[in-house]
Amino acid sequence: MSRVTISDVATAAGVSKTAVSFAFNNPERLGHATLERVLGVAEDLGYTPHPAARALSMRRSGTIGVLIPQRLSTVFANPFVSELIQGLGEQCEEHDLTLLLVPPLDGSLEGAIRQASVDGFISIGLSPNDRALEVLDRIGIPTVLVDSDGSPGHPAINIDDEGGAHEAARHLLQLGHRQVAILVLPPAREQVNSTPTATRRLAGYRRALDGAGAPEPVAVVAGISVAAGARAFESLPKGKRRPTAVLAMSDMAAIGVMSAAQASGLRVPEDLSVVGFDDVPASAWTNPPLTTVRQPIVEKGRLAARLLIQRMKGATVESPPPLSTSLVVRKSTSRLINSDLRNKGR
Amino acid sequence: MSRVTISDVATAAGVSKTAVSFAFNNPERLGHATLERVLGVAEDLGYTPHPAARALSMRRSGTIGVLIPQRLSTVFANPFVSELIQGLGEQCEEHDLTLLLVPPLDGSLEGAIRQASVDGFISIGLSPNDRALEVLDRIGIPTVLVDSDGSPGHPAINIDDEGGAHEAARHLLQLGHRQVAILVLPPAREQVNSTPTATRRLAGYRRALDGAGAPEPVAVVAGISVAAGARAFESLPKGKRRPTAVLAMSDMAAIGVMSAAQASGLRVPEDLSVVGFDDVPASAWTNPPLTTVRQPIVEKGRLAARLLIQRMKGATVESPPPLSTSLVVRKSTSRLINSDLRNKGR
DNA sequence: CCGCTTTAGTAAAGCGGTTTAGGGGCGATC
DNA sequence: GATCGCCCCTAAACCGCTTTACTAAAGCGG
Repeated sequence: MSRVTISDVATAAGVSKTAVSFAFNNPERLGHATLERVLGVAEDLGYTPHPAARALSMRRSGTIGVLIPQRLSTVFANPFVSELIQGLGEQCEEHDLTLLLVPPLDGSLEGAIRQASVDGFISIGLSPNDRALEVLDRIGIPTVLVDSDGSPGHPAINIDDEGGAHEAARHLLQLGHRQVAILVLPPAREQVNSTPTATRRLAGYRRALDGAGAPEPVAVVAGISVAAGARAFESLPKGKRRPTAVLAMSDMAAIGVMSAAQASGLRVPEDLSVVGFDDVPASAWTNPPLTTVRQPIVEKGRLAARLLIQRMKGATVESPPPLSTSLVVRKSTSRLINSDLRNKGR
Repeated sequence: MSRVTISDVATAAGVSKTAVSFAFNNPERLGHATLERVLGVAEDLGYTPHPAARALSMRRSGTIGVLIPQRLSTVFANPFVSELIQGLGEQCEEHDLTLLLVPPLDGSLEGAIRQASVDGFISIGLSPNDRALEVLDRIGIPTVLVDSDGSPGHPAINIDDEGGAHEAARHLLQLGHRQVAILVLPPAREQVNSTPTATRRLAGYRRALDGAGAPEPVAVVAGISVAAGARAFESLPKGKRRPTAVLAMSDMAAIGVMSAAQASGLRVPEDLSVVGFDDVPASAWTNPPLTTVRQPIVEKGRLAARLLIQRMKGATVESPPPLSTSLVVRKSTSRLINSDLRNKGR
């Protein structure tokens, strides 16, 4: 009762394996009568070509891999990936491709890469000196990087992280904030120090804050989860050096900060302004709705997939210019109410 | 400059292909000296076994497929899947498996199933008479159903939809609501009328509402997206028959209803109570925080994967009892303030 | 009726691995 | 000194499909 193979169909229909193969992949090479017969027999027997055999023979598997830098449970806690997959998926469906999620197996992303039977890879947030990249071009699978630094061999899709971050920080400055805390993105993988994305955003924040009469901002590393954001809030300085605003690099972390702040009795934005990064859909429904830097995530996925598919067809493609970001001002930021001044006024 | 194959390594190391294969899969069958040498040469040449060839030969691909009933862009708009994947992923990583997302290709889920080189399938929300199921057991790939009706051949993971729904409806009744609208889940796939899940939840709502002195509830089909929820709100009866509460079958739809209601000047929960279903993380941060029926989504994924892996090992497994749900009362529901009574009081 | 092009179908060689059955060498056993 | 067993290693079959020749028959103009 094992699987029906092409030979079974061939003998049942009284033709060669070749004929059966042609019936499916090259129907015009068969006479009308035999074509019908073969297809009929195949249907009756419930024949389905074995995907692995097909992939081996055709040198193409019809799937593209998504390199997930961390455990699925941590990465999928951030709606960012969901959005990205929506973009990737749209293109995949259009080109009859399926999507393979490739997280580190047994702690090793390299190992997982080798195992994966794919025609191309999309990597998320890989740092440019990650060893996984070596493996990738050693086995010569076309790859498109998302949120990394591009290299000659690998086109990269990026957004204007620096600009977006700069705009966010300036927004806070304009509202009068000077005591600002930065929630830094954690490294995508254990080995590296920090993602290119985090580096660029930090640079953007700094460029705005430096020389704006603001004291050196406190920087706290926070994961991209709500819980991590909440923990980060707890570790913020209290008392005199308490920040009046926080820049979060991820909406999830920002939401965590808001929750924790509110739980501790602070009001957002009156006592603490919070700005996120990404503009995931949930940011619009939070309480208060989150001020954040919008990036076109779905579009990013779409673009990445499109480029990868081109590469898979043999084209050489360049990294496109960074996608632009925009500040979405909602209700989680407000003008600083200087409590010191108010106190003096009494 | 094509790929390095096992033969390349074999000749370079002066051994047979078998020896190279053993070096990787059966190292104890080789002498220490040759083992080292082969491994060394392989490393130098950058050899990586071809996954498809391996899969063909070993009859196992090391990946499990997730059958997505609709386009990725619509399915991944609901955090439910993200949560589910977290659960699936945890088990996959533990067993060195990768996860293949299989949406309908060219409109056909059956076709996509055939293409997929996987060792097992997890299906989401398939109705028991879906043609995809036939294909599945014709090619004899072990499958575990999530949110479907189980059948002898296919174990199914479910929650107590009926009970959860009943509890939600009773909650509204206890708060005094009688004019209740139900947002019905749309069918998972075009062909079928409605998912088993939707049917069971509806039954739960009905059992509570029937004979509770409530008029026949209005039922509106709403997608699982926020936008669909908003649209559903618009199509609710106005005026005298305006519902004072809505039961949503999905948190996303519930959030859509809240937004739309608030946008139209209604207050939640004072003017309209809303209850969701699922308790996705975002429900806790909405404004107001959403009252909803909690189901253990991550656990569901974990369990499904665990069962599937057992099946893949040859064990026959039964459908486990439905996972239990619980009502999480937050701030989107409140006691009915009967405006008619209030008017009379004047 | 003959040579030439199409047409319809096939045999066999891959694709790149794994695995079974077995062979050569060599020290230990009797 | 023949025999046995053990340790290493290999030849060859196989996994299930695609594809490149190639052949036999049919069609066709002259």
